[in-house]
Amino acid sequence: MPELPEVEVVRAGLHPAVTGAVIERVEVLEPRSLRRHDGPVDDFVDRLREATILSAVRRGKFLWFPFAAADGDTSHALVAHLGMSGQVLLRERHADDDRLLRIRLDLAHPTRGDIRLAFVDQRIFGSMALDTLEPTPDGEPAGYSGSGLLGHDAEQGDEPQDPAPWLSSIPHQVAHIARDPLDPAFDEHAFFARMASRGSGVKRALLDQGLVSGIGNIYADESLWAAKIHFDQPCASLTRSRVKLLLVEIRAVLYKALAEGGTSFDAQYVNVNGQSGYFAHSLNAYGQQGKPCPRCGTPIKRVSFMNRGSHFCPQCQRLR
DNA sequence: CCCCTCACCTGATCGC
DNA sequence: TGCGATCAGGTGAGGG
Repeated sequence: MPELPEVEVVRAGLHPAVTGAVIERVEVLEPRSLRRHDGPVDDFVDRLREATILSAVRRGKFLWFPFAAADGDTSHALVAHLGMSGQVLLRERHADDDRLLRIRLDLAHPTRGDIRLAFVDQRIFGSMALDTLEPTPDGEPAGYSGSGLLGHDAEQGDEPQDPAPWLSSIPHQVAHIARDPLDPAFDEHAFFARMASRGSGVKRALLDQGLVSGIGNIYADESLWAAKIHFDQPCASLTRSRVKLLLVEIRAVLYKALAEGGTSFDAQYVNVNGQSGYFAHSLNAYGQQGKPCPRCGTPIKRVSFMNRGSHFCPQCQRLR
C-alpha cells in the first residue's frame, strides 16, 4: 500500500472535496469490500444516506470520515483502509466506472456540486466500514485532519486545532493502532521502552502497527538503509541512541515521500485524482537489488523475510 | 502480553 | 498463445 505518505496524499486530496458534502447515494458492487463492516450491506448503505461528512482524518495507514447521520448523530465514522491495492478516487458524478470499482459514493458538495468517491481495489485486502467513535485515551486529536498535506508550509500554523469533539475520537477498530511518528502526540518514550524490551528483529518491529504506525515494507527498508541497520538486528541489541537515530531517519524518509507526493511504482498507486506519483526514482534500497548502494557502491541485496522482500546494503547494514 | 505463521484475494508478469 | 509459478506497498485471527 499505500503507506503513510500515500494515504496522506489521498486524505489531503479528499479533505476539501468531502468536508461538508452530503452523501446522496451509496452502491456496494463488491460485498467483500465491507469485510470490516459489522453488519449487512444494506445497513452500510442506509446509514450513510443523507449523512454529512465532517472531515477526513488519518492515523498511520487508516483513513476515516466522521459524519453527521441524517438524524444528526455524530457518533460514527466511515473508515477506509486501502490494504495493498486500494484507492479512493475523486470522480465526476457521471464518470464511467473504474475497472476494479468496489464501492461508489455519490456526494453533493455545497460549492463543488455533484461529485463521486470511487473505492477501487484489486485484491480486496482494503475495505470500508462504519464504526463507532470513542474518545482517545489521552484526549489528543486521534489523527491528522488538516485541510492540506501534512508538513506543507501553506498548511503549517495557519490552522488552529479544530476542537470539534469528533476529532479527538477514534474509530473502535483503529484504537489499537499506535500513533504514527509524524503525530505531535507520538509517545517517543513509550516507543523507546517497547523497543528495548522487544525480542524480535528491528524490521518486524517497524512493521508492527501497534508499536508505531504508518511504516510498510518500502519505508522500513529505506529507513533502515538510512540508519545503517540490518533488518534482522534484534531490537533489544540497539542502543537508545541508535533507536533515536532510526526514528530521525524514519521521519526524514516519510517527510521526503510526502514532499514528493507519495510513491508509485506502477499504475496501481495513484493519487486522489488518479494521477501517478513519482517517488520511485529516489529510493535507495527498496527494489534496488543488484544496483550499487548510493553510499558505498556495494550491490544492494534482496532476501526473503516475513514472506516479503527485504532490501539492504550488505556492507553498510551488517548484522552485529 | 509477546511472538510468529497463516489466511485473506486478484491481476500482472515471466519463463517455459 | 497458453499455462503455471511467482510476486505485489497489509492486517488480524489464532496458535504457542
